[in-house]
Amino acid sequence: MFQLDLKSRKSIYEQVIDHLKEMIMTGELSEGTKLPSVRELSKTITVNPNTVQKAYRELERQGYIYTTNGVGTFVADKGEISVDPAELEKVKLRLSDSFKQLLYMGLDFTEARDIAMELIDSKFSQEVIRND
Amino acid sequence: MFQLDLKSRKSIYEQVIDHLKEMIMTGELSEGTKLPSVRELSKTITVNPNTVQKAYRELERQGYIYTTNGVGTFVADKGEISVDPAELEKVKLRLSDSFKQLLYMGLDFTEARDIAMELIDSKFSQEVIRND
DNA sequence: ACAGTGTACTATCTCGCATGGTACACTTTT
DNA sequence: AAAAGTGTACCATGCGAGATAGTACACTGT
Repeated sequence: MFQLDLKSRKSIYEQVIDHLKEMIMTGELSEGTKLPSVRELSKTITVNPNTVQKAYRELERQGYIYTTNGVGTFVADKGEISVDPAELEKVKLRLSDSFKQLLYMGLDFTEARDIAMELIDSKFSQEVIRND
Repeated sequence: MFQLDLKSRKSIYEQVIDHLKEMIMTGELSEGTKLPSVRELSKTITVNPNTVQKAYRELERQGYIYTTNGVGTFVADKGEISVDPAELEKVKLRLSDSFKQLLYMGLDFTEARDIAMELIDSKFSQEVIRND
């Protein structure tokens, strides 16, 4: 399904969240699709079921997936996704912080800005294959 | 000197590094300035001396400061700062990742791009008061 | 000599994360 | 009715990074 990076600073359950979120938003997992069960996914990526469950719980909280007891977990309607304002602020802070680090590394403003712009534009239509 | 955020995910020594790096690059701490001693800084921000030392060691490794045994630690010449290519890649990855998270939050590409651009440009001449 | 400095090392504590294991309620399939 | 598969909820344990506490040593300036 996807690959984990055990050497990453990100915890496993966060990586699972990010991967699934990406697959959902790019349409690789479309609305209504049944996700692998907690136990199944835990086997295929060889982590503990609890870790997968933690990821699923958070994804459900954010509206990316929904759960029917005894049946399974499914990809939600994208309209259900709640843009948590607090979460948005955090991401903005992280982005701002990364850019500052570019500056404080010795790059001057235009260099840093060009690098950032290129990174951003390279994401265009590469990732955003949204089927609204 | 500066304020720590104990609730941050960033470890303390990383926060110290970031703060000092910022103060150096903005010129708030100018070349040759003597930094507080390990013990002194550890007192003013109420952390362990070891933690401060860890930060200083890393800053020295990256060329932001230099040390004279028995004397103290000083802000280095900005020309000494080495742009570690591996480090640069990491920062680029983080920046790219943050932007992706904006996209996967439900924002469409132009929205996300505008937000990012604004964040970046707001850093202009606000942070970059470099005296080269 | 003395105070201040960087440096090194070890031991201990804490916390988040991941794991291992068990249990229960529910739904679908047989 | 039974079995298999599902989500969910615990709890105990282990692990590792980070932070702390404490000690010690070598160096420099006064």
